[in-house]
Amino acid sequence: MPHPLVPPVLDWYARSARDLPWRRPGCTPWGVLVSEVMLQQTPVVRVEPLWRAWMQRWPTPAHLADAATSDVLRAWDRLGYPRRALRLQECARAVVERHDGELPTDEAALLALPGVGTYTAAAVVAFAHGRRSVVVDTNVRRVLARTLGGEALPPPSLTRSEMARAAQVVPDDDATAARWSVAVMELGALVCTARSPRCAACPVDDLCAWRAAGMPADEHAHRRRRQAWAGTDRQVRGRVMATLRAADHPVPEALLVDAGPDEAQRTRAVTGLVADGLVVREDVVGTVDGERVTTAVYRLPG
DNA sequence: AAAGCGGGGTC
DNA sequence: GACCCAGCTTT
Repeated sequence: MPHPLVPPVLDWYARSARDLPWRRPGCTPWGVLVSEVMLQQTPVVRVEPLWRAWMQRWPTPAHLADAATSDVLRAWDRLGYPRRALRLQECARAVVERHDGELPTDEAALLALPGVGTYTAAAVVAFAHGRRSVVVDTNVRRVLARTLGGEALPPPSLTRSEMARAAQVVPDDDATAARWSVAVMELGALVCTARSPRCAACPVDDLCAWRAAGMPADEHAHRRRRQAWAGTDRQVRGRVMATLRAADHPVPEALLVDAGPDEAQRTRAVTGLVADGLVVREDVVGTVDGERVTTAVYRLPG
């Protein structure tokens, strides 16, 4: 017997699923992995066009492994969290070296790849290989917190009990399990949304514990605090990266002033980027008024 | 368990 | 202006 949520959600998905390129039959397992990495904290609408161009340019792990890292970072453009692009190229190289260029099907082997965590490994098992796994992303957490937990939103960080609850709902056979995983995620993305859920369009509104309880407010609200954006180190890092992506020559330190007015903050940002491998610093020896001086220039790696 | 890490759209 | 988005890695 499947869990009561499963049949109506599968039926809803058959009617309502978006036509996304990484869900098409011809998409390779590597294409699925690339989509999953790009979708880590980045919405579908921003990923889709970039994914198409990316897969056109680097269709296989071998292609990406051989690319210049500077090209990879430029192609990543403003998708955000550029370290993901670095990890993705490292992942491609690991697939070439460890797995003869073919993405493994084993979840533990996937988890061992750079940039692949619990969610992404499970997602590739289900969406690329059609096998049973426990896929728990922010959408699944929210749907299960509401329908089964009776709460507005899940706790701030993923708990063991959430994983256990999710595992209980996943159907036993591979094909149905894979279908369930994509379907419940889609339900969270399109209907059971964080801000204003469309319960009128929900296939399991009659089974929803949160709805039955009168849709009480979020109990964890006081513990959710996000880092602000304006004026942060992250913003300055982003601007430095934007400057270097746009430059076709190494950029002198003085030109990075555009990234922000606070010198200490700029230094922090650039130092961090160099430590992360996203930026390379070079010392250039020149002559000013007959004196030898050393100045720093910055560029993208590779 | 918590903090750091982009960037853009939406309410 | 706050919140949210198919999370991962490091401490």
